Amino acid sequence: MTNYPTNKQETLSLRLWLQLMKCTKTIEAEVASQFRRSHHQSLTRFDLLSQLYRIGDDWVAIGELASKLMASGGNITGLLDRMVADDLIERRANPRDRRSFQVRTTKKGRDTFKEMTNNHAQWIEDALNEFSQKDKEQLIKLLVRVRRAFETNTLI
Amino acid sequence: MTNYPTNKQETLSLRLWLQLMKCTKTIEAEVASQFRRSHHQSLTRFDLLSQLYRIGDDWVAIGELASKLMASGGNITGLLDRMVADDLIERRANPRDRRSFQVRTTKKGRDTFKEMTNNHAQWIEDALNEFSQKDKEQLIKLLVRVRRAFETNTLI
DNA sequence: GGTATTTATTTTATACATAAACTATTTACA
DNA sequence: TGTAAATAGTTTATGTATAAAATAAATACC
Repeated sequence: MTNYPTNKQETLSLRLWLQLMKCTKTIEAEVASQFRRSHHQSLTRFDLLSQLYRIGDDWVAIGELASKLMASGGNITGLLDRMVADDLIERRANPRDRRSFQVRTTKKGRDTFKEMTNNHAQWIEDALNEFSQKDKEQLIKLLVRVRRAFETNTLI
Repeated sequence: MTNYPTNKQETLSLRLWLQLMKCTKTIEAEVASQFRRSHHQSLTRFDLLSQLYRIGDDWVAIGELASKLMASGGNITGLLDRMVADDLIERRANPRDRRSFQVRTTKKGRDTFKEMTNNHAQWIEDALNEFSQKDKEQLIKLLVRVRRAFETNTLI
């Protein structure tokens, strides 16, 4: 979280970025701690399982997974090692390319993900139930625009 | 980033949370990489220096700093160790309480922070210049509300 | 004054993250 | 065909993060 000094020169853009970070960090800390307490799993692992769920029951190349998670190579290797050790994921050599490896969820991984998902959805729903549909839609729209602004900006 | 499966059952609240994470993660990755490239410093260190700047030139207790940064004790100890080694921060025993230690920025720390701040402000400004004042204000308002919703929610 | 509790911080063990160097393949193409 | 370049993933070194145990000092209270 970037706690930029709050003084008169602080622009609206900076305050926006500050609030964005504070907001995400608050929710993230809460969700991560719930996952730790209730499932002994991290938010990162949940994200990885989400991606695999999204892809389906197929084997997925490690590189593809890394790019979807915006994770570095070194990161994904270690993460998968630990998840394989915990029997959430299985890994095999790609039969068509000997440089490449593939992963998919195990039964235990799918079951864990299902439980995590249910709790997660409920937590978020409960916390945000005070917001009208209109507010949520507007916020989503603005957030997508902000992200696009940064994505295009960085290509320059 | 939580890439929650996008299917019909995905609620608006979940999509909101997903977009929030994606948006923050995108900007954070960009800003962090700019800091690394331009100053060989991390976003975390910038946040810590921001807090010290906000407090002023006084000595600050380590515990106070940790709570402002939402950082754990173990985290803050290591972070400060490395920053002391890089001469950004100085540390001393609290003269009034022998359990306690205090830190403040060095001249090099203040100079580094000043440079980082200028670049940072410019990056954010450039990326968000397409947004109207009204849009930014609205987004800030909504983000503060979301954060409050989670903060009060977690106290239950 | 002595003991229990609280407080402030560090240590330890582990997880998650990056960049850069490295290994082993595959692919491109002269 | 042979060699250069590209690609896939791991290893290494380091930084950032947590929880839980440990240390040490201050405070509370009988």
